[in-house]
Amino acid sequence: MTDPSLRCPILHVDMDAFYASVATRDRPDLHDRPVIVGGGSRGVVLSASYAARLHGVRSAMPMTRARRMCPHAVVLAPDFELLGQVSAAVMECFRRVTPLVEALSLDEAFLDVRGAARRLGTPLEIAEQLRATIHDEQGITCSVGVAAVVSVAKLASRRAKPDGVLVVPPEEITSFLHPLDVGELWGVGEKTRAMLHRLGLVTVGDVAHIPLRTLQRAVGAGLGSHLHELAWGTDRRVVTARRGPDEPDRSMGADETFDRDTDDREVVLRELLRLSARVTGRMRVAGVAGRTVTLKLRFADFTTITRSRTLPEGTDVTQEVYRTAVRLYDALGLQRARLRLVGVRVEGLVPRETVQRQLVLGEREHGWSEADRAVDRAARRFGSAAVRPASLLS
DNA sequence: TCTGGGGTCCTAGGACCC
DNA sequence: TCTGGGGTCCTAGGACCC
Repeated sequence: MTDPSLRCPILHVDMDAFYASVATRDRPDLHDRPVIVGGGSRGVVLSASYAARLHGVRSAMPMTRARRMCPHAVVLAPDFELLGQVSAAVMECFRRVTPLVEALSLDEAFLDVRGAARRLGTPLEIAEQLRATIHDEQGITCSVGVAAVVSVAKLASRRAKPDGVLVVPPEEITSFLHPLDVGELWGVGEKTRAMLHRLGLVTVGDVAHIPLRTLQRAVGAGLGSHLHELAWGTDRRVVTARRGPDEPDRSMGADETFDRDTDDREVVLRELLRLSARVTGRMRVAGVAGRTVTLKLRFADFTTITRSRTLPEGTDVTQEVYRTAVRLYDALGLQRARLRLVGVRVEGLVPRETVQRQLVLGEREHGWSEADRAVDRAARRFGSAAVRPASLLS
């Protein structure tokens, strides 16, 4: 019998309930219990065990609602250090199969196994080997979608969950895709789904069969042709092992939701300083600088605005980012507006050594830059909690 | 006590330059 | 007196992903 995966070199591997599985893998007492991994009082569900999902708990649901739905659930905080370690080990396991590994997040990746056939077998056999290895080495399960097209493999892994494999051969792509709700497509979220439904386009098949021009008039040229390709499983996206040291992130940012909404300028500025320090600290570790500073504010009614300013030169200096954020904040002239969240992001990142500091700024900024490096050194020796700007000492 | 925190990409208008 | 286009940069917002 021929293996249906023979013309399906793309694997999408997705850990099952990753955060919850990692949190409970050394806790046999919790294995069949509803477990929710999530943040603090105003947080959302990051991951729910399958026992918790039986009660309707889902990722991204407010924690308050999740607790109401499942009062006896065990609630755990995420351990990002551990999650990062498990993720790195899993990705390493993928790279033993092929160098063409594209990590999408901590817990999922595309693999192009075209070159591994001679060594390891068919894509389906490789998928099963990977699942067994990850289970043995990491004590967690995963699901794998196998297809000839990236976007189809992605949907197939979801259908395979939990702890399964689904192969969608080329001749079965349309019969697999077309009955699905349009909201299942990768890139179609709540808003686009609602818009398509309003147009009478409910299933992927509906989107596939509407004339491209009509679709483009309704949703725009770019999204229209993209949706058409997704609906026919003809997108040409390839698996690229990327984001090496030579390709930095495009932006870095940090934001924080207050425990309670605030209209106190002092509280806001203190938070902006802490966020600026966090972001620029990460930038210095990564060796990047950026020119555009963006301030993000979310008000009590959840409306969100951004204000940005592009500097003449890239920077990784805490005080420079902080001062820019404060200027943007003050320029808004808010009068007792209650803020729920503030954020700071630096965009347009480039390797730091490509930045030419202007001489005119050199004198003043040099001092702050030196201060940052001293803080970084101290943080490495004593931990980041030991070193912080004086105004953050309470 | 509804709604986190980290990102990416796209669109659209205005400024500015040629 | 009447109004071209193309390209790039900047800003703001929004959709989406995990």
